[in-house]
Amino acid sequence: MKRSRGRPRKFDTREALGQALQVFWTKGYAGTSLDELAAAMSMKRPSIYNAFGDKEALYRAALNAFQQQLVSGLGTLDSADEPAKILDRFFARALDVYTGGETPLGCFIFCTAPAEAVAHPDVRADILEITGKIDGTLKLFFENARASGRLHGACEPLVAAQLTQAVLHSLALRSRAGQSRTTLNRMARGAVEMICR
Amino acid sequence: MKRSRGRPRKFDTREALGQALQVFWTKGYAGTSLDELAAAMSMKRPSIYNAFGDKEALYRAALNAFQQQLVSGLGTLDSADEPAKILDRFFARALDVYTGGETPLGCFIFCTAPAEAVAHPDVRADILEITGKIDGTLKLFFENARASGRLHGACEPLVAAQLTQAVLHSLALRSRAGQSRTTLNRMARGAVEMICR
DNA sequence: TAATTTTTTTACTATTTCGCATAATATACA
DNA sequence: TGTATATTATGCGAAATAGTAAAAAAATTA
Repeated sequence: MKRSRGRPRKFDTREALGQALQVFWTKGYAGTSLDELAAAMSMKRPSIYNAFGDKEALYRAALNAFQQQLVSGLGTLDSADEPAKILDRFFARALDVYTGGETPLGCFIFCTAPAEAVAHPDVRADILEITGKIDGTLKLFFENARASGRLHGACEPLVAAQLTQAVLHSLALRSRAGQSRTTLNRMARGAVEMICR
Repeated sequence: MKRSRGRPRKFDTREALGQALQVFWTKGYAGTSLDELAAAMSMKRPSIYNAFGDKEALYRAALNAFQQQLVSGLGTLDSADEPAKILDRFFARALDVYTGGETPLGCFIFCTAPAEAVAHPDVRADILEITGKIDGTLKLFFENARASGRLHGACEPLVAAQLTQAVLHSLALRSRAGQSRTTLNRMARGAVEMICR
């Protein structure tokens, strides 16, 4: 990649986006001002506009970054392991993200985006797309698990997928509400038990 | 109730609170200004401060009102019916609330409060208390169902309760994201099937 | 070196927002 | 009738906020 023509940027796009994400994650979209973002990103406001567009575009870019990072972080679902083991890992990794910081922030997407979904149709569409994608991925996982005989035939893949994501949603909210990691671990464990039983 | 001394209020407290709730429900806490609230409540801002306190107190009052209204609206869980039937009703009523308006708003609590939970510890505590109360109510329901032989013994009450609330959380988010009522109905149906099987 | 391009930086405008001070109004009570 | 009380209504001022215009800076290219 050749260096472009004009004055070079003094910020790294990915890093700046990550810093913006952190602020949005803590304070929500509407609760965050551009000045706070500028401070966290070490950028002046005009540079933010130039690089990312307006506040909503920046927020949606953060949503997208988080989703990608989460998808890759949740680990592969298509190993030959027991389904219950795979789901245990899945939830454990999610909880790592949700309760990782000094104060647990829950899920950036499911805890901050819904509040904006009505006022910002594009954000609503983003949520819809992400939940659809997760449903699809999980459904495929359950179909494969059933086809390979690791899961009994009565377990309807779509329902199991939706139920699994429901647990994810609940962990997202509960961790932000401050429930302890051990409580959440137990809940995840029990849910996997019920889904795969 | 004796009429108090000074100039009478020209607003009904419950009604005004309901109108504030509607705005918060649509735009979220941080996305709502006191001027918008004042317009919706047909009150001047000083009257709001006088009657409800500051913005956060008003929001928390709305949270409480919604929770009470929801609890009473979700219907009694202690009939002698089949557990599956009772849960079907439970989710159907929740979806009535979540998708009821002209545009589906999802759950006021679970879709707007989490975004504020970090910046406003009292709101976080409110969420924690509400989810705890719902867990407790549902756990009692499953214990009773099991004790009366309407549910098989392998169904752990606490896990079933948490899983049921997880479905509630998911319906809350999904309805606000715009998933169709029939999709949500099917999901609820499948979930009840899996929990009570 | 000069021209071009892109970004940074500074500064500005218009609007929104909050909180408060003050005046006006409507009731109960003595 | 007059006083006390609680609310409504008006308006001000300071701060925050979003977005933009214009100048300055740092690089490439001719």
